[in-house]
Amino acid sequence: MIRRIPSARERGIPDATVARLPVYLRALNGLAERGTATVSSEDLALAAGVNSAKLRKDLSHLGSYGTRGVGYDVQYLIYQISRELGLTQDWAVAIVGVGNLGRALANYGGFVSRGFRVAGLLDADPGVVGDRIAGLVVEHIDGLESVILNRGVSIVVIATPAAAAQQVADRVIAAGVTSILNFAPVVLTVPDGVDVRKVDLSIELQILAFHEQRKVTGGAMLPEDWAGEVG
Amino acid sequence: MIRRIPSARERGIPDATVARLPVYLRALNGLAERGTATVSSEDLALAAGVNSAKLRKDLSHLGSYGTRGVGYDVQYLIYQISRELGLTQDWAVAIVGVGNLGRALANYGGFVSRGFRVAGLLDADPGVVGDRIAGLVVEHIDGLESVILNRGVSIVVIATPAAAAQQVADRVIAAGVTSILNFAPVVLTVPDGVDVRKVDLSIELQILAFHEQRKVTGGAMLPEDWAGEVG
DNA sequence: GTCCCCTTGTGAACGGATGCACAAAGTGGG
DNA sequence: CCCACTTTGTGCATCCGTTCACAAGGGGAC
Repeated sequence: MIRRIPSARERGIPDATVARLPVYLRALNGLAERGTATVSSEDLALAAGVNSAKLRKDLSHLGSYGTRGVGYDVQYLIYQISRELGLTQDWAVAIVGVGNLGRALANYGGFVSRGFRVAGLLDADPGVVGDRIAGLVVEHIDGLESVILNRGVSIVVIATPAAAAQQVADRVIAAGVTSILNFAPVVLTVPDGVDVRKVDLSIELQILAFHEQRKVTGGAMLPEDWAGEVG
Repeated sequence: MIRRIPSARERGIPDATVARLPVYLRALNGLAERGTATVSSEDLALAAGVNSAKLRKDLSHLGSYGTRGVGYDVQYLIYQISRELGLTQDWAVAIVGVGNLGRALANYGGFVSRGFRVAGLLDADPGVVGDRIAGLVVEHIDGLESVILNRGVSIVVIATPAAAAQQVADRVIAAGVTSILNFAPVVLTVPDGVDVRKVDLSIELQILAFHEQRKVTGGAMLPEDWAGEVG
């Protein structure tokens, strides 16, 4: 009886690794542009800003794509990571909420260049509907479901005000979408099987402020803090 | 000899906890707006989208601010978390790069409402310099150092194209800035003691695409993937 | 073919984060 | 005052991710 050894792919790739693959991909693209043919884990790790052992372990989850004594073939590795991330196919994305942020996202070149195609811009404000942004005409939110179904949208970006985000999420999920990128400052409640990633601009600043404050006080406590320590 | 017991604050708060504090803060503000006076860890955890035990452990790092049998006083907890994060003071922020994203950030209300004041907008493009955005006039990048020094800027947001980001980082670090929020799709190289947080819009989409792809294939391998497995 | 050098891939130790389960502690009713 | 009830704060076991260190494997010189 032949028993296949479970491959890394079947056992699943750790989330932490998946989160770093796009970083490696970017570093590899930079190397490719400069004409580099092969790269060692040490050099690639440096370019990606990580530890080389971590890089090797991450890549080992995809398969054994390196050559001992030599390194990794840049083009081949780009292809393998792209395939693993699903970037070899075309993803149709709809952006809901065309305020300042929505506009910025629609114009962001980094999407298109990685297989993400903006297939629709939607907003509830009649003053915005009809505007032409990045080659697309903004449509009314009423058409959300039909845009998703007719254009094969599988990922929705929510860039609405906080108050509208949950309602939009409910609608797109009902229409079959299971991947949401949420920029609205609110915790979305979604059923199992739906992936939500959240980008919160002010949270990042708050985390920076915490560390900055620590630096200013030299990592120790401020005298005023002592008051509350005992009681 | 009096030996003080090291407080949680001195031993340092885990990074994972710090990253969640802003989320709790947002949930608490929501509760406060609806007039809630006290909240249990269970309810707050639900609103923040985390496990209640995790929430309690996180808060225990700040001190013992709850009342057993009752819960947490919403206003008091808001104050304590704000103080811990350093939000009770005013942070001057400069935004470098006033493209689509820079404009969106300048107009983003979530900054101002949390003690972050945009103290300067800078860009290298003469066509943009002089524009009025969110009540501020865009200044030329040449004045970067003087803006930082004269206006007490301690956090810099980089929203420039990738090619310019490292140079901007070098300059602001030389001017004494030690906290950077980087939106440019590039890994910044900075000396020890400088904090960089990175927000990468396309990386988030790529992570979603990975999971979306997995769903479509039912978590198993595609037949075409088998080809590469053996060789 | 053989030897040496280089780099990958991974076993193993370590450290930090998570979640359970419960003792400690405070509230309110009688 | 005492008891029953509620909820916090935390010890502990477990899991996941990181890092070290090295064996395994491939390339090139001679």
